[in-house]
Amino acid sequence: MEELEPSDIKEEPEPEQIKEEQEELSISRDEEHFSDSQDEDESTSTTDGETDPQNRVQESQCDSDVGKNAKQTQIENKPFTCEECCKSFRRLCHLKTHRRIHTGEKPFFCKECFKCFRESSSLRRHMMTHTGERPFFCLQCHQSFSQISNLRTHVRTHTGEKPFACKECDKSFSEKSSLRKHMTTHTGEKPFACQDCDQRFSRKSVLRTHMRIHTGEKPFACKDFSRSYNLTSHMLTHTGEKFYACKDCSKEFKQMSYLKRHMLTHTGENCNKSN
DNA sequence: CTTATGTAGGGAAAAGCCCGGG
DNA sequence: CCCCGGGCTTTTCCCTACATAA
Ligand SMILES: [Zn+2]
Ligand SMILES: [Zn+2]
Ligand SMILES: [Zn+2]
Ligand SMILES: [Zn+2]
Ligand SMILES: [Zn+2]
Repeated sequence: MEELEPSDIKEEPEPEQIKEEQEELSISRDEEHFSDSQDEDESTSTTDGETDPQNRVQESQCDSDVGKNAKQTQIENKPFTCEECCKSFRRLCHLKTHRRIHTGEKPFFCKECFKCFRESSSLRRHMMTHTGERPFFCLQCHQSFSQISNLRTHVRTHTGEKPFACKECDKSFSEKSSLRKHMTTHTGEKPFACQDCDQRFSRKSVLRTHMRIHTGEKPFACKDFSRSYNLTSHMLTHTGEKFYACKDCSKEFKQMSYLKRHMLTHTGENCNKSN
């Protein structure tokens, strides 16, 4: 699991970390262009403000809210204040940990995959991805999770709870990130531009898929596709519809093109040298 | 009609960050 | 102090039903 992207691992040698993003930046198939300060996949181009990267300003003073923050500190009894961002903490050791955000320091690293973390507990939690430990279980569907908060989110898929409501329309969503994605349908923002044609997309992952058009990557170019599905028609009595069933997992699709796309999910080795 | 592709929601995995007990 | 675990938040990604253009 967890295939290495070409560009991960790299720890920013740059002093000026570009928003600390790595991830492949090379969506377009050649060149390097695309330094893309745009964020990841589905993104609200971020409220600027905090942790802002790159250029100038480097406001080390937290001007505006100094008074407010000081007051806050008073009230909450948080005597230790970060000089970079003016956040305050009750304990010095927490401030020390916090400061690593600004220094970029990540003292804990995984011996398995060499990823680095700012906190020891983050590393410990990360190790579960290697051990496969998933201690939390959904009572309704028995699915397991490595983090209890992910389980809690998952449970909403059973309860139907949708705490995140759009202000622009009457839709609601079970996850905040879903609402964020939805908002792009109102704003029309499409931060991800294809470098090889002039289309733009609202999500990075969609651009990635789109690039298959330019790279020519075909789901089944290397395989006898006809052997990878069953044509079933068990619904014939009602609708006359046919279904294309995946031979690997027996899911059914109304269109063969859906199945082709689906087959990408268990593609893998068998696309090697066989014809 | 079929197929390929864009759209958009559902949802999972993993990490970021903060906090308090010991 | 540190270590550690709990917990909320955020980021990133995958999957696929549906609409539509070719
Ligand atoms: Zn700070
Ligand atoms: Zn690792
Ligand atoms: Zn469940
Ligand atoms: Zn809306
Ligand atoms: Zn393109």
